[in-house]
Amino acid sequence: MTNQDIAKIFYNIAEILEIQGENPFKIRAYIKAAQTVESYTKELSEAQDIEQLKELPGIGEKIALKIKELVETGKLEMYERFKKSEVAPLIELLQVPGLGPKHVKLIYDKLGIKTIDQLEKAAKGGKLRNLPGLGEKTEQNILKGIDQERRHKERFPLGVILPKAESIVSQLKKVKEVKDISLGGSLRRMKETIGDVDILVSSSKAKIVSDAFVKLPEVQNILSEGITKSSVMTKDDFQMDLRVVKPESYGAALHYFTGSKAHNIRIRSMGVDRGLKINEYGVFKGKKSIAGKTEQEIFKSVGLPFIPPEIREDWGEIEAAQKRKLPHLIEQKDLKGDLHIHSNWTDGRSSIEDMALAAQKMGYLYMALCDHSPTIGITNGLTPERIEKRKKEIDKVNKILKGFVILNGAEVDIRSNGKMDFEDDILKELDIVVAAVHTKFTQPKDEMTKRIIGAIENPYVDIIAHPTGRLIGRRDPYEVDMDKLLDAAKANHKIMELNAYPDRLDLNDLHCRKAKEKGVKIAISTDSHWTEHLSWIRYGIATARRGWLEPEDVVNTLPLEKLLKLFR
DNA sequence: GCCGTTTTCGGCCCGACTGTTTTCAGTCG
Repeated sequence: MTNQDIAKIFYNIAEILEIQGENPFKIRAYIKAAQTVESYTKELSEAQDIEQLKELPGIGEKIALKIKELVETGKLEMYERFKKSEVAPLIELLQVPGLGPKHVKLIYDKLGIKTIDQLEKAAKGGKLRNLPGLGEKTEQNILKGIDQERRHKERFPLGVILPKAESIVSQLKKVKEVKDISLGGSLRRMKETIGDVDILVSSSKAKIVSDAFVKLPEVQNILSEGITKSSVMTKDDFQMDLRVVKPESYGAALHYFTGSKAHNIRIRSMGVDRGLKINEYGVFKGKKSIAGKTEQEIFKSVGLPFIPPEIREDWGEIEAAQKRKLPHLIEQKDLKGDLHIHSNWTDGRSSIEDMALAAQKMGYLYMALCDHSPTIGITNGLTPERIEKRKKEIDKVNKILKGFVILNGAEVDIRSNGKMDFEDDILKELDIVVAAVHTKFTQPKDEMTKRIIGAIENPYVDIIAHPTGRLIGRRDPYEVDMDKLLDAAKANHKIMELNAYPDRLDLNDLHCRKAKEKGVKIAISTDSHWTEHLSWIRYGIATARRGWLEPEDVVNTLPLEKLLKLFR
């Protein structure tokens, strides 16, 4: 029973309670508990007692007992009973946008509808429009919602959405009535996947901006259109929401629309404690606005310094800010090199020289050339002979380059038995060895853990690449005991990679935070297979920031001499 | 169901838009 499993159960309970029309604050309590559990860096299954659990935010006596029951028995009696209840199947219907618990319950009570298919049939047959409080338009909207739900259940990877969203922002910037503009929501917080795009604008002419927004060429259809708030569906099938506020409210609105929801609720509660009302228009004492122009003002009004968007998750950032102990989050300019680069010697598209020149253009002082080992045949993996030849090429390019060094490295496959794909006598000749799993992802957890620890314990291995093997939205991470990997990395002074490839982001944010807590160093690397990929480092930096990493936690902030000392 | 430097009871963040109403409930973020 992982923390994610427990969180999922609490989310489901919250949804069932919603349909049952329970007290909204009780529902929120379950959601809050689920959020706490899923973001907690220690596994709850490791024997926590009730008192320890109650220390966690949003976990009280009753939920602590439920967690204990889940961890110890793998089941929750109350949840099992819930699942048998008449309304339990209805949570499927809540996934339809525009359809909430009240209408779900109504439609079930009056028409006995339990599934999305039944709902679709009823809506098409005009059976919904005569229910009290519903009409023809609602019926049409439900059909649209069903269509939308079916088309994209998945969230989009950050790397897919961010460039598109930035292009929209730059188009809107050209509208002269737009004073300030920013992305908001999970995109500004740089979450690894994005549900929809939030855009915030300050302007004194809201209507003109809203009109320009819904007329953008990317818009497929308009979901709602008001003076200050509009939503559209784009041709790429993601939802974009625009809010327009007056310049004096821009900071308040930006804070509000950046979220997370949990973070906002904490900030607003802190405002309430100080006799202040905080909303998207500003901070109010009675009717008088006392702040709102900038985000800094909002934080200041509740006695806090500015908190960077990436860590606004209510994962402890507010407590850290209160103690003036916020991390100095890493920035892209702190990086001195990229430690996982491919070339056309294996499956990369660019030559060694082109990769090096592009890396130098990024402002780096070094890069580690890590072409593949032989096992992965499809990549034209390096044989020992070709490693020799490649070394000569590296030496040649290094001579041409000024103020930049290519490290002679390899991305070496970790075989299923934990042995490396090159013999030690080859490994020891390399400047840097990055080890990774590329085969047999289905090994049981203890075998996979042992396999990777085998690599960590090899004296010539420096870095473990993409440690969980996941591909966002396409392949789940393989089963592995991350705590054990991190402990082994710590014991053997090995480095874990944060792979910045947009569909990997592996380690993820929570893993990074856990690694930091355990004192394990991280390498943020792009795994670039083409010069164009080097810029993906921004997604790695974003994820590192979400994981609270500071420059000293990341090895490729070091100058080359210090870095090399760290290896071996 | 959680929480507490006014509280162990009575609060719990706050507002926009839509559709169906005629002042508001439902949904969303």
